[in-house]
Amino acid sequence: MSSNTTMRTVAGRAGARRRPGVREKAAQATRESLLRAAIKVFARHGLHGGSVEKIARAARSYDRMIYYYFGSKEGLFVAVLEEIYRRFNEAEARLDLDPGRPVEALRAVVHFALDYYRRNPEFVTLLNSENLHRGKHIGKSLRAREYSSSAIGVIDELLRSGVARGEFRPDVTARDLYLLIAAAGYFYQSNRFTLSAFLGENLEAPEAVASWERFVQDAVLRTVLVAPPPVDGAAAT
Amino acid sequence: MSSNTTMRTVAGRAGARRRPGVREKAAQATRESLLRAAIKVFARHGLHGGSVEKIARAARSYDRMIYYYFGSKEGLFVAVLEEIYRRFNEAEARLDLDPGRPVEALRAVVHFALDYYRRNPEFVTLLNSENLHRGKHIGKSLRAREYSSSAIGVIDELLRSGVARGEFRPDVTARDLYLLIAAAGYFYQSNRFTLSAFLGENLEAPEAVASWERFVQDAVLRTVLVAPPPVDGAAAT
Amino acid sequence: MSSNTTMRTVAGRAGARRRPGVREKAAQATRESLLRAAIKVFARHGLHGGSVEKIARAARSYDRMIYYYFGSKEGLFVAVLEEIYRRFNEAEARLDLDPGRPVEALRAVVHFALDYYRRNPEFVTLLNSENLHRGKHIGKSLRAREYSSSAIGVIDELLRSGVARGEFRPDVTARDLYLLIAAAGYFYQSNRFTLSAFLGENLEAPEAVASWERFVQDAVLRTVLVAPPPVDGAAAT
Amino acid sequence: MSSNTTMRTVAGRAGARRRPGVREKAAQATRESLLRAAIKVFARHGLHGGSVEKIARAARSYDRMIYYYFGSKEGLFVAVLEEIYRRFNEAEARLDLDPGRPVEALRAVVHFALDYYRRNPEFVTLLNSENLHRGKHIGKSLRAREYSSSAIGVIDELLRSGVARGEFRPDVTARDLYLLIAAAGYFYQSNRFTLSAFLGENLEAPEAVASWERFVQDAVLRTVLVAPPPVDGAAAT
DNA sequence: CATGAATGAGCTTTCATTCAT
DNA sequence: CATGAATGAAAGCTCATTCAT
Repeated sequence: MSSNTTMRTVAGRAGARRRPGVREKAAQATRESLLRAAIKVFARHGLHGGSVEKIARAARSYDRMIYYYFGSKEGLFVAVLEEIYRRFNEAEARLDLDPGRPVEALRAVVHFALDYYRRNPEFVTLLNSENLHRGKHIGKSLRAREYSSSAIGVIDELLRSGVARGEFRPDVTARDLYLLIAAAGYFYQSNRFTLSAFLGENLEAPEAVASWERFVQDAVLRTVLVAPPPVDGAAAT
Repeated sequence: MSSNTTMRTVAGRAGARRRPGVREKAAQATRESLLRAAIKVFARHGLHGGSVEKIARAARSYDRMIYYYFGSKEGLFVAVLEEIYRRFNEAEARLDLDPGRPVEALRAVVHFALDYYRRNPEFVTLLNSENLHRGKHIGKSLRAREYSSSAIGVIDELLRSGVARGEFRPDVTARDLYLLIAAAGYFYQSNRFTLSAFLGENLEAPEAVASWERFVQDAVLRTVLVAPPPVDGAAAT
Repeated sequence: MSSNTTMRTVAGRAGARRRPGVREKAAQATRESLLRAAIKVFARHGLHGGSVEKIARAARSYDRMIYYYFGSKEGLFVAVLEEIYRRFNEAEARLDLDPGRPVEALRAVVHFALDYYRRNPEFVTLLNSENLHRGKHIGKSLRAREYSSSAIGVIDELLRSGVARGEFRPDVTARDLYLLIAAAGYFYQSNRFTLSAFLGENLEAPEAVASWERFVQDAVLRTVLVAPPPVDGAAAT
Repeated sequence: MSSNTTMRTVAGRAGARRRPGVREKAAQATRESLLRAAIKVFARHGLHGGSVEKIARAARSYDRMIYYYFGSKEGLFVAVLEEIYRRFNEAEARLDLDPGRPVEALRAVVHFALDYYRRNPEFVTLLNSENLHRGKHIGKSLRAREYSSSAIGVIDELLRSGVARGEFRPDVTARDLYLLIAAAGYFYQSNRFTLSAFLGENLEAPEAVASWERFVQDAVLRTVLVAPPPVDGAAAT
């Protein structure tokens, strides 16, 4: 991103109170369709593999517009990361948990995580791309760091509630539990192709997905419960 | 990989009784240094980002030699995957566990996995590249699929031993436990850059690494133990 | 020609009422000079031997522009074929024959054919290249096939006229006669180098050219005339 | 062809009286299979398009052998030209004509020419390649020029015979007639792909081939006969 | 705002050829 | 005699980016 490149946000002056005109709406649309196309293309082909031309064509626009709105290919990638983090945060924020029933709430968190990764595979591949680049784009984005997951806070609340009720162990941190859940969901999704070859079974089959979710829920609960359920029938409940 | 490209293996006539001559040794060396360089370059820049010229230069050889020995860039990538799987398998095979002490053995398995991913970051990024490409290169490699992890077998043995002793639950499969361990280690390593930005802490710090390993070991054990240790001091044992 | 390559025709929106601006004229010029250069280079070196860089340099442009305007080297070659067919058709269309004097008209057709091949050697070598490739580019071009020679129609008209006058035999088809004339002109031009070595004489010498034309005219006429001229002096008339 | 390259003929010392040993026979075989492969590959892909590797592979030999036996790619191409001229000459020499029946003999010559080109398409494409290169390889070959067609001499004999019998016109030269016949056969074969697209009919169909041969025979005869047959039924006889 | 044209560096791959046993 | 290894130039093509309306 050369520093002498002009980069527009759609609204011109940010925070202006004027209502958007027709042209601005069209511009908004162009910008958004480029962003949406970029998410798809970068997700499928990576940062290097996704060319600006591919993206522009997928958005039915022109290469030039990418430079107009995002300054550079890298700028576009940063915007893509911000957008997927924003979406993830938004989805997390919609999670409505009952701290009064911490066990059920934890199961719901696990379900949410696994489900989100599975339904949003681009989230996973885009983060992989960013990690391949050692987080250098995220580092540049002020906005992205704002999106620090609310989930850890939520889990923390659940853990405290469970501890208060004498059901959960006090020696488990929300951070660790969050990482374990994220790992279980992310890895399963991200590595499904090599794992499928490796294990000789299709991890995308619905039963495989459901079975994995149950296992992760149980593992998470056993990790935090003071008194895990006895063996008989316990695993599936 | 076009089918009309000649691709050499180094040895010429296989199984010939002649001792390798000077040139054959040099050829071995060329091939191996290309492969080693490819592992590094592909791991750092991905399949698209890693150019054949970069690889050739890193190996102090020539682009042409990549085509001579591996047929194409893709052929080289397949060879790279085969090699890292081979290495992983070899390392796994060196794991010497005592099935008579299943708890300690499981801790060792967790330690091995986390440690291997941490010390071999190229393994992780290369698999990510392959998954970005939906496993299409692994699919082409007969050899790679032979390397189905022996670890699952090992874990299965440990689980049976633990169950026989009445210590482990019978309702946990080796496959699920293997995936959980792999996920915990892989995700932590693979996503350390975005996670560090996200969590605001450096996951590569030795204490962080050690703490994560302990947590994973405990989570794994609590998942399988019939009677998990009581809360006091349990986490650290 | 990969289908996901964007290929521009120069005019942008076709049929727009705007007058072409400066840049559009320059673009026209770029495209045309590339095409002209390609005709020369492909004609001299063949499809394989004529490199895109040679062409770009000859046109004082850049390789990239060939892909911009023609999509690929093959696309450029198709455009070249279309262009030379177009030119040939145009020249044929300028032939102004008097069906009332079929003998003279046939002589004129022979003259035209032999003359055209001789003055446009690139037409001949380019068609040879295309035939080496088994007509696969012509097959792709809708436009090229439209240029089905008007000459056959013209010859047909002459033949009918001659037959009506009782001068020409009715058992000669325009197609066969056309092929004979084309063959005589094409072969003489196309194979002049090997023939010269073979015959030990220079076929490009003006007298050789003139003598050949006279012979072909006579042969053609004797093929169609009911009553060929008697021997004395016949050859030269 | 660099002048400091050693180039072997198979027999070692030329004209040696020794009988060929086992090794020499093997060498002979290698050389011949390279030559045969080169004829095929050059014929199909042209001089530029036919790579030494393709040829070596087609001959189940190695690139290096081409340099060993022929000095260079160009040297191989010269050898190819010599070989196809030799074959053509040999075939011509087998033509056994009866000068006492000049009309039938001329028909036989036409049949031979058209048939040879049709059955030996590589002869045609190779000569086209050589003409694309302006005859520069033929010029280098002493041997090739020895093969000056015997056909012209044969035709000359037939013409004289016909003239002596009062059947043929005395004002037609063997050279011109030879060129006309060659042109008719060569052009039909060489340009069959573009002509097929152009005429919208398949020139390789047996009836098309037969019909063309009859037409050429008739045209040739009418060109030389003092009194061509009358129209009725004449064309097909 | 949008768009066609231009640019030069870099990509993967193939080429003819030579070296060393 | 035959063959595996090496080499550097050049091929076709794609890239991110900038220019000029």
